[in-house]
Amino acid sequence: MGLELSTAEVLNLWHDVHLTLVRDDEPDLSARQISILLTIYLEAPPHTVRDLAARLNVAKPVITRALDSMGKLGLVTRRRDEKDRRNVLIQRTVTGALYVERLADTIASRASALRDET
Amino acid sequence: MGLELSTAEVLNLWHDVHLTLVRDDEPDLSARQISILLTIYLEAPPHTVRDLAARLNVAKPVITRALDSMGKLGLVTRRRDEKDRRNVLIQRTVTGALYVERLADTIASRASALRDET
DNA sequence: GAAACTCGTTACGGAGCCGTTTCATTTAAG
DNA sequence: CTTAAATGAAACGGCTCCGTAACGAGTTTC
Repeated sequence: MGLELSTAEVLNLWHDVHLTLVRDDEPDLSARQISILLTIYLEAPPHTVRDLAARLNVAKPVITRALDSMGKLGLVTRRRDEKDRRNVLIQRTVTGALYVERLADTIASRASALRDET
Repeated sequence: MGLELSTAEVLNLWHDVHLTLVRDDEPDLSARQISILLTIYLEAPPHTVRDLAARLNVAKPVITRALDSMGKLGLVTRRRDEKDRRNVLIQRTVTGALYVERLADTIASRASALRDET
């Protein structure tokens, strides 16, 4: 179905979306942060620091710090796991959901705009 | 055409590609660097620092430093414009072309893999 | 209950990017 | 010619992120 993209199409898409993200005044998330954020919002809970670190193939402090900075932006929240109080459960927020939705809109919009070019 | 992507599709695509980029050991380029690199490789020359800065809506030193770091990675080169020696022309390299091609492959591969999920 | 283990965080030194200002070089205008 | 403008680079201070090595709190094992 509709996901057969040519080389030129995917590169233009990647270019246009990044251009849009750079131009606006939102804080640019790093590739790591994007990966973490979308993992949290796209995959089924629960999400723990350990799981995310293993999934992204990075050290645990990377996750901790990414949660710190994204938490400061209101994109995610942390909560202790009452079942096993060593664990921290990462949770979604309204702000984060809006951010993800806006990102999806940007990508989809740039994708459909590609039709008018080329 | 063929670029009508649903919200879920674009988010999964974005997620999967970033996950792939984070997992490998390549140095992650920032959003600004990606924008600059793809502008150079997708749009017709000549490219100058001034033009790129205006196009991305950032200050000129941002471009200079991005060219420094990407030049260190062998992704781009600089050359003086002999017609107007104030200008610097940014040029493509073989390494850079391979990098862009590999990025396109990653994106296209993740896009087609989406068909087997959902 | 003591020791070993697990989980997430903090601490530390190092590296990279950012925004602004300043500068050297080159070209254009008077 | 002299002056003004334009271009890209360098300098400076600040902020963020990184990787490794500790650390405290909680849990399991014996």
